[in-house]
Amino acid sequence: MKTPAIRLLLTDDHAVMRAGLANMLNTNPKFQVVGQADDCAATLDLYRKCHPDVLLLDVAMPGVDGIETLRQLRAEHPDARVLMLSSSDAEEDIIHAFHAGATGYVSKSARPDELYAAILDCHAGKQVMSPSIERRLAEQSAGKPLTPREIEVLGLLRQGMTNPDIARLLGITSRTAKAHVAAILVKLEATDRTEAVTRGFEKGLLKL
Amino acid sequence: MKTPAIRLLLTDDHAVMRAGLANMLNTNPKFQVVGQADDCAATLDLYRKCHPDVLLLDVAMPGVDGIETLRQLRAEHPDARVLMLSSSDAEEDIIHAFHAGATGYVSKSARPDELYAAILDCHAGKQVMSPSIERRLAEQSAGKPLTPREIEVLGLLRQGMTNPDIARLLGITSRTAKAHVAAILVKLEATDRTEAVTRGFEKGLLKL
DNA sequence: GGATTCATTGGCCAGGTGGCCAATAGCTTT
DNA sequence: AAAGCTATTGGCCACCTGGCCAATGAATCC
Repeated sequence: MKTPAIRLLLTDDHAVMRAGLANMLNTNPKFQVVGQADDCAATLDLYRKCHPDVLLLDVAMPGVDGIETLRQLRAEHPDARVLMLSSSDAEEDIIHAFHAGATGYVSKSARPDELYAAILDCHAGKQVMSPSIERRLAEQSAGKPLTPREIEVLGLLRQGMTNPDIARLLGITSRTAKAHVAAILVKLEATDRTEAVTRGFEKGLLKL
Repeated sequence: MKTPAIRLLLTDDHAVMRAGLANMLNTNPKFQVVGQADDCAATLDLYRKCHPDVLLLDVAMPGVDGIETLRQLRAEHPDARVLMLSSSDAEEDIIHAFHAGATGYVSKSARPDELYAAILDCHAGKQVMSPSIERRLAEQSAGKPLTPREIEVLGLLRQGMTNPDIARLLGITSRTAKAHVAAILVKLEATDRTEAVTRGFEKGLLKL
């Protein structure tokens, strides 16, 4: 071939997925997997050693997740090409990924040829999304985003805290806690705090 | 080799995972992938046509999930060998899987050789779990299980319903609804309905 | 047939909840 | 400097919540 293979680094906490991906990509002469990592530290480490053309990075990982890994990598290598791989397709993850500097975002439900195309586009520096992702983003986008404080409060709601509890923990009045909760309810279109937590999980604002 | 390859059917809604797995398994002479499916219907259909030795079945799928697929398959083929593949590792899924007749359960975080071993054991009819799964089950088992009615109520709590709402919907008194909620709180060790929903998500009782 | 579990219902009460009103101070963007 | 957003706080009120008490019929298990 005239062009050398695109050198890839894979990061995914699922060994089966990693091995499968590596096998699949290596059988395609356009690609060459030069490294595999299963967490943030290993990714940064291998990236320095291998200098891959493109990093395939899983969004969901225990410990330091893919988004944060991306952020750290980008601080070190501002022009790295990073294609995010996701199984969840939660809109929040997608938005955060691009915010953190992702070059592309592909769902694991994508067909292999969609993945190949995405890698090529990503290598060329194009912002790419798999069609399935684009659809999902279009059909029901974010609504109003929560402020950092509200996300913090949502995390406390999740733990079953009452307004007075939250107030104590944040060093504010229960009135204020109430105001935050009220804002959350409006933005997530929930009727009460319990539904708000549900929507939080559904939208990817809350994890696990 | 003296023994013929074990014939495998793969079911996973993630095309990337399917293709990767197929590639990986086919390079091992012990295995031969004879079919791939991405949902329940395709699985049942292909199973009838291929009669694989072992079915590798993903737990989490949109629409009809892996557990239900397993249930339906088992009704038709009581002696099928089915190895469940999971990314979530939620204890509920594991319990339900074995209840529905799974032969084995392996995490996608397992190393490829663990997967190979699991397939072999599964083919031999042994109940197998990947070590990582066993650990997870041991360290923090189910607590008290919810009754069907309680699970139903939990699903309504998730939608932000009040006790009177639930009562109306189920045709019971709000006193009774309250009693169910109280039982849920005790069993999930939650202080209120909001935390109960969180625990529901964490334990795999609630999906999405 | 007796034990167990499940689903059901009742009363009482202190405390938390969410809706509605309006206001101020700090920060960033323009 | 004006506009806009964020975080903060206040009062009032009908309603919902969870804890504690106890009881009954039905189905299932041993």
